[in-house]
Amino acid sequence: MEHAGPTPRVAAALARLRELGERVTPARRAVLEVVDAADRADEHLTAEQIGARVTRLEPSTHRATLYRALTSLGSAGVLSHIHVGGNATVYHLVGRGGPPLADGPGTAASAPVDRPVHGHVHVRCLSCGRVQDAPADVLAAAADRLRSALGFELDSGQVALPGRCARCRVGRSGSSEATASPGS
Amino acid sequence: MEHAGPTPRVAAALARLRELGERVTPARRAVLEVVDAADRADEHLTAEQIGARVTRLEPSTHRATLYRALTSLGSAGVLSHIHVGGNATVYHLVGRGGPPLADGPGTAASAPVDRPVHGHVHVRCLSCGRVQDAPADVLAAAADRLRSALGFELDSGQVALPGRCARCRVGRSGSSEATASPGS
DNA sequence: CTGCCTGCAAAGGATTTGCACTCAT
DNA sequence: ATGAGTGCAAATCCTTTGCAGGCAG
Repeated sequence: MEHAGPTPRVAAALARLRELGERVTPARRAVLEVVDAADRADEHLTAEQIGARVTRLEPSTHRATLYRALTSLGSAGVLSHIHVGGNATVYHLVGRGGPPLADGPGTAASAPVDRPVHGHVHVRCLSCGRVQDAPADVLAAAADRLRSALGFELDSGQVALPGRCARCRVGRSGSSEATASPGS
Repeated sequence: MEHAGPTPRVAAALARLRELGERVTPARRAVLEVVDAADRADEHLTAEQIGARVTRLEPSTHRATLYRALTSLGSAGVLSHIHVGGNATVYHLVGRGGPPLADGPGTAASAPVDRPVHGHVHVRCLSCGRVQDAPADVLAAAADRLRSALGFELDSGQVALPGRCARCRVGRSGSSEATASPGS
């Protein structure tokens, strides 16, 4: 029951492809739909996971095609990827405004966001492997500290911070197909 | 002129291996010495880099042996590794008390270390690929924020935050052998 | 039509494993 | 001596690349 029209985000991505002269093929469309669906579930998938789902939508899609699609969609600017610890890369559509976040309760005084860090941050659950978005400013204080202490200019946005997600902290190990790489 | 005795850290690591019934072989000793030397230079090396230097110390050492050594030294608890963005893993000896850090100049008020985060953090330069240690508390504020906003329990320690190191920000692209993976 | 994108297959780099042998203990 | 650790080579895993043909535009 999901063969209705493409979601607005997928439609936008397809439109953009067109503008750039890139072609809209079933493989690319499938990749976008799979990634969009995952995004909607607050998850980000690895090439392998995307491949599995794409194959389900478009059985004829070959591995190589998947990688090439991920690459072209990436340079087309409709898809973005981040490297998560443990040798895996996850993808997500670009253009997510800001993650759903209200300022935390009384978490001490958060550093004054003098110069907001660009891009958004990602966090990855060590239990289920799920990767979610986090507010871009969570690293503002860290950025200041690193700059003053080490002279290091933080450029977050390509890695995911490890930890335990709310879902997994509750009880069940959640996840139904995550590639979770718990151990080392 | 560097064939004096092993540094205390290497000696300690070797001693620990013994305690655990693990054997001390030239390959393992070489790996420890190479990693220790790098640590002393505030750098962390990849398996490939370690391999290159180990081969220089112990020419007979085979690739497979290197990986097995890294693995056993890891489970022996004398070596630790972290995944840096871009599919690379760097190693360092365990047991470093706290990174050499003085409070920076006048870069606004550094976050008061209310509840120190365990383990230490790593930062990786996108220009030269160098990985350095950073004070463990740089992520304290981020941890609080993630907990209150997403219910996510941060567990830093396995990934390196990307950015530009002081050395590279100065001028020259520094580095003489780093595996730096600049681009995406 | 024209050429971008796809499928297939084989290449490539990084890490791992089976096996017999050597050396640390 | 005795088996953990090693060297070598082949096997795996994941991703990329060369080609010829098919479909989008």
